[in-house]
Amino acid sequence: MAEQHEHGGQAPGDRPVIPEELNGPQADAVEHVDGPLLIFAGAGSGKTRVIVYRIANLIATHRVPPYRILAVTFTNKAAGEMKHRLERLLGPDIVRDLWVGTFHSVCVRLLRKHHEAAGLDRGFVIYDDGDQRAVVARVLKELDLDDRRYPPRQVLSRIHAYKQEGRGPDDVDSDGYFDDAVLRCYRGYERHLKQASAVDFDDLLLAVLRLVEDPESLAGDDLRRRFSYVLVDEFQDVNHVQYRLVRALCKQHDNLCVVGDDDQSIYRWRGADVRVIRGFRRDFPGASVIKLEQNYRSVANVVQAALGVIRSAKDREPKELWTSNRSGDQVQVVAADSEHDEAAWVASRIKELTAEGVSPRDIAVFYRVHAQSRVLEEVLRSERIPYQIIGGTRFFERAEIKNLLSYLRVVVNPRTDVDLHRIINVPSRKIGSTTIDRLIQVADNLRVSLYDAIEPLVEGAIDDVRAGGKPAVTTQTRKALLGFRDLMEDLRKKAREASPSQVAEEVLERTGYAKLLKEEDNAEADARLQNLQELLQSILDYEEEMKAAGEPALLTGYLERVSLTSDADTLEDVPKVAMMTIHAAKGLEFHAVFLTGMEEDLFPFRSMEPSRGDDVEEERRLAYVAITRAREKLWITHASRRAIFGQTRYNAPSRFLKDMPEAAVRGVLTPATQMMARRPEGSSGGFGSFSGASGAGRFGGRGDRDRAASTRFDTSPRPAWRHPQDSAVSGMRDAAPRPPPQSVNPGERFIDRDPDAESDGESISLRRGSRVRHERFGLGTVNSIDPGADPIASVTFSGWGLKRIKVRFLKPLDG
DNA sequence: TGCGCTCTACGTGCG
DNA sequence: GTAGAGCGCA
Repeated sequence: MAEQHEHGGQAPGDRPVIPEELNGPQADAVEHVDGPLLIFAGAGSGKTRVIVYRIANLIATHRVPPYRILAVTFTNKAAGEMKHRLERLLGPDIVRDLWVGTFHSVCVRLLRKHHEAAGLDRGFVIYDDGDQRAVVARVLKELDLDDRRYPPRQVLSRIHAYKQEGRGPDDVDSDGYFDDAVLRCYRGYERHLKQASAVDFDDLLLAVLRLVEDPESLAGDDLRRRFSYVLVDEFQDVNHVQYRLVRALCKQHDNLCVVGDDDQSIYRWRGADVRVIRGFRRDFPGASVIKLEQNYRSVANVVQAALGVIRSAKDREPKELWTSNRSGDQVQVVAADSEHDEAAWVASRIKELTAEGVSPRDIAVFYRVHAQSRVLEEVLRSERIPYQIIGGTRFFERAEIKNLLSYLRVVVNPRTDVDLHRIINVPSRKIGSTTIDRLIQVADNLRVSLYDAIEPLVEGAIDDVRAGGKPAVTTQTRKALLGFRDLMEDLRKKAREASPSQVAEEVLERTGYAKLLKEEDNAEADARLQNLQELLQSILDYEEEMKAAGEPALLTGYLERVSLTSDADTLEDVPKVAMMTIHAAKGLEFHAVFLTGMEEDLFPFRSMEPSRGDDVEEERRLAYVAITRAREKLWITHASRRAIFGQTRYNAPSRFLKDMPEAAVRGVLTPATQMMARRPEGSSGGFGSFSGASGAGRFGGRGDRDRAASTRFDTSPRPAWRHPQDSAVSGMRDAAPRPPPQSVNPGERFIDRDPDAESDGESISLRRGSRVRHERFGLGTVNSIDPGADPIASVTFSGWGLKRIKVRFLKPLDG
């Protein structure tokens, strides 16, 4: 019972029974169906199971029509999982009528019904983060604001913050010059989106909220009556708009059930407000509260370690996670010497695990920031451990994919400026930045979209665009612009009668994009073509799916789906080790977990700007989330030095380690730190050289690369992370963070000339066209070589594209 | 106009 | 380490 939550509950016929193995509070949560209900569900307490049975119970026992039930989840994946489990209990016919989805997908679905009432075009597009930033950049330019003083990212996050409080540009009091500029940007941003017939993710919710809260609106009336039971999962992560939305949707009946855990609130930076769950009882004075505190997931040592971390958190809802599971292995806290050493350690433990018969799919590696993944990935790859990375650069963010999607979006909605801007000169049609700038000026002057500005620009009617009597554009440019417009008009015509996949193929053909890539005939272009093929396939899959559901396959529908799919949804159920940030790990569980980079400044993470003071609290909860993902085995690693973001840092082990109870934890040294611990003070040498003031040099760290195959060894019984400065373990000082001895003059760039490194001799034999192998990227072809003390080659790798790699990391291939 | 080089800044990321 | 922006040159 410890691991699998979903054994019981085979429903006899269409009538699911409440399975006996649900414990007291769980059964209460399932059976309590009238009035507001707040469920505090601790980590691993069988939450999903309770939600599923609760819904099944509503339908089977209380005969609630499925289409009257709304269940909101945090990710599509969670929604999918819930539907899947419900299908097993209730069958697909009933589940099809349920409303299960994320806030955004539910809102899009509702807006599709009521787009007119919401004042939206039928073909509205959804702008993602990149699109939004592009809009802000354009607005900054338009307002003649310096984008260094007003970084688009910051401006955008302010705009988001306003939106998540439900405030428009006119509801904000300006508080100083910066605010003033931000406000002007906000106005411009809203205007551009409206003009482009685009919405951002916040707008999806706000649009529905406005309808629901409008007592006059007929659409709002429909929405208010639509659902008789509303259930919200991960309630600790809702923001104010989401909360208002939920309250408005169930105002007429109060059958609102929310499930969450304030200890797992980790998205404050994104607008989530843990006070919402903490204040639920105040907002719903009649609410019942049920606490699920028994953890079924993890061995007791893991639960104890997690409790140690969360116990000292401030302002917690009082509750105590407990487990009757066996104590299991202790949590191992591993002191590594560097990030390479750490990665090697992780890889060798994974090898042991798989040798013991643990499936790679049941192993996960977590990190605080994506930047940590590179080294881990390199080692796993060289050790031939299969892995999948969740997040990072996603498929839909690759340039060629975005380009094709932008074409499709312009086909659906020519006013979407961000997309038009992206593709107007891809592939090159001699429409350069000068022309585009003019087009933007015309568009801004006339307050129309870029697409609608093409006509006036080529007509030269806009005299104030240019000085003097010269035509606004040359004949050539005029031809290019009109050619582009005609192309788009043809594609739009095609879209009226053809399927989405046919339109996509037509785009690739008519634009010459496919031909261009084929002619390039190198590995990079090849990879791009393959990606485009993959996108076409996903469109075909969509068409297939719609056909099966008996619905028309529309281009807008496909584009909408793409917009609403995210990283967290891409975890495949395949035998591969999963690598992800801790944020992406929320809601998941694994047999064995490696939590890496457990160092001060990295975890808890310290940002450049010394702004928000409460952040450590959220980091603490993040640590709690990470630890509670592990069922059986948990390794927590920290490195005494780490090269990240282009500099080397010396960080102390994380403060969170000290909060874990000693009995649940065991300190371990990697072979490298062990060696250093034995070495007498002063002769460590392993720290190599220091690059001085530039901080950009490499360390001699000769051992790092050779150490990849770290061997099994015995461990110190003493906790390696405790007070390293005065530890009784001899030589632990060396593992402690401190500046290394300097061996070159400050400011002088140190170049690693390790005699053992693959020799320069080979670089001479490399030339343009040489085939080479790289540990991480595999086979590639050399495009060019920059000579120098440490020559660098530009190499095209199949599937990875063009990379600049130091020649000594390349192995030449014969032939 | 477009390419290639240099400089910079770098969190986490639902949908 | 590296992607993306800015800038100078062909």
